[in-house]
Amino acid sequence: MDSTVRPYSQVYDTLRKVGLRPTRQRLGLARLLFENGDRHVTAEQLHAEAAAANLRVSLATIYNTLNQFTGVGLMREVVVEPGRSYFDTNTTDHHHFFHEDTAQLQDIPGDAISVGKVPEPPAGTRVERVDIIVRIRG
Amino acid sequence: MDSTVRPYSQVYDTLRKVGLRPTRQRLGLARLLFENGDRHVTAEQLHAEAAAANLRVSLATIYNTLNQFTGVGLMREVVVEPGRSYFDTNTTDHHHFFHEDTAQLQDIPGDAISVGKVPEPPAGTRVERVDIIVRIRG
DNA sequence: TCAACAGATTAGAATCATTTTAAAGAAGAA
DNA sequence: TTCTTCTTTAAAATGATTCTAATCTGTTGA
Repeated sequence: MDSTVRPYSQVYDTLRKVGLRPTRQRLGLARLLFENGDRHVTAEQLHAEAAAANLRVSLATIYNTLNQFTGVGLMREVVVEPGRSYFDTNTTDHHHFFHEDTAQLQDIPGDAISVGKVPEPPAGTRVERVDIIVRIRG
Repeated sequence: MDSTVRPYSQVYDTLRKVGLRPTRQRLGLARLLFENGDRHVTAEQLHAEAAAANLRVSLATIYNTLNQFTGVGLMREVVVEPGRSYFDTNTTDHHHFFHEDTAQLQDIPGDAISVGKVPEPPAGTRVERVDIIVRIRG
């Protein structure tokens, strides 16, 4: 459990658990994503960050990896802007502030906001998820 | 006030009011959008619809027009899917169901849903708007 | 240990929605 | 009518994302 001695063991186990081969790229990206608290990243941002961390990963792999992590439930996709996708490492039930000026996402703690009345979904449908975006400006 | 005699007068006045020249294209699109109840359209959809109605408009103009209408407050943009924008003719305070299967948007009447606790925005920011998307499946 | 296979990565091309460009066309004022 | 300004348009450009086909790497079983 000593991360200075076995720095990759946690993300390694995580990847095994979800059935993704722990490759160099996935391990590196997983560390960037999951060992720095809750994060909201775009593909481009993560790509730049990987480069800065000396991790050589193609943009295609960044996209593959973000989609795979999202597919297995390690991340969530948040849609707030046309033409750009954000990925969130916090998969617990929560909502978001979106800073319109800086295009930054920020978690709203799960209990700081709630839906008053949940409306009845149309006949024959079920609610999959409720997303609340509070758009703010500086 | 007789729309069979002066079919364009309403949208004509609307365009004048917001300071947009009532051109053939804008008049035609405004009629499609505002004379058929509350609507949610993508640029492509509106383009197809215009063609079906024998209104010759380029896709660039569709985009220009939707953005202008949104800019002057005649419509609202709704972001629910990465890579596609929806425009809503209903500008009153309300939220949306999004059918994940069919990619259709549907209004939730303003009083059928509400935010319980509105969270305090981060220091130095103000709330611009709150968007709730209830994602549903068939 | 290592061969062999399935799965992963990659550069580059392709795609899709949207915006820009620059040229030609139409609306409004005088 | 004429001039000016705003619009429209086809076509090119852009930007994010996905696909393709070739190469590479983990994993497994002998």
